[in-house]
Amino acid sequence: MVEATGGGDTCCPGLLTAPLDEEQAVDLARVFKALGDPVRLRLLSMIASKAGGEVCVCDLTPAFDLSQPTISHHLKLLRQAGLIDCERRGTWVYYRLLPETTDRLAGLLTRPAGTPLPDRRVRAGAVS
Amino acid sequence: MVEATGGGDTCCPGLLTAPLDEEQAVDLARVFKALGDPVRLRLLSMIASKAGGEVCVCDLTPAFDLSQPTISHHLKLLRQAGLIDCERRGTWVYYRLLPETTDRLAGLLTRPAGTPLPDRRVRAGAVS
DNA sequence: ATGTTGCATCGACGGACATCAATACAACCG
DNA sequence: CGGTTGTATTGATGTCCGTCGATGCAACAT
Repeated sequence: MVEATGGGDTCCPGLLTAPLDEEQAVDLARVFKALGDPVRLRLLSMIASKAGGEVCVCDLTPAFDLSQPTISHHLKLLRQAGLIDCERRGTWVYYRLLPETTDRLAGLLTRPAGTPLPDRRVRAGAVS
Repeated sequence: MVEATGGGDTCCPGLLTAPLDEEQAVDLARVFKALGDPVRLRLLSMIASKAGGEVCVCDLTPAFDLSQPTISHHLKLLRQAGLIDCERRGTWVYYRLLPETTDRLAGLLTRPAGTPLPDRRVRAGAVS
């Protein structure tokens, strides 16, 4: 499940151009929350940067000082967020990136070309 | 503290092209964690999408069913993540987006142009 | 069948986090 | 000066989350 709001799409408007309504915010927060952990970020980058597009769990687990159940738990969260998918092949399970989701995030964080850098006027009141 | 990118830079390599080392992961996770809450996402989008580039706290608070200290707390987390900045002008405090940070995130999530969509072939067991 | 290996789920525990009421601080106004 | 309004901080509380050991399930091997 998770699958962006059935029909809400939220394709382009962008996080930075119009206020999010609460439903969109809840949905998006789930994905960002999945990225809000160092272990999951490293897992994602290991999966995404792998040449063949796939990584076996048995190659991921030994890269961390964590128990196997913990890694499995993090992979589950990344999968539930729609960031990765997995496929069992014989004894082994292979994970791969779902680029549509990272593409969507990148789009949401990219401001439309025209947006001017906010006048950057005084930096005076820098709160210590 | 926190102070986005103390000295770690992590400028370009991209989350999806090479495995993150742990220090980079910890640093990045702090930012994504700040985005991993619906209230903070809505606050950020309200601030970022505001015409003048600035929003007064007094315009943000009434948009939520939350206490004023709670909103203030969320704004503090967004600021510590380097996503927004604030400036006091008279009685009021104005928040504005720090676009460098969202730009950095968008860049990290954007795959280098050449990256082929992982052959998407069959969704079944199809394997060599 | 029995054993073995790879991965997922379960139950528990400690620390982190979102929230609030109360309070403190800052700037204005009489 | 004291009073009022806007915002931040403090302290407490309930819930969520990361982690583990133990266990379960799937796919091979013998």
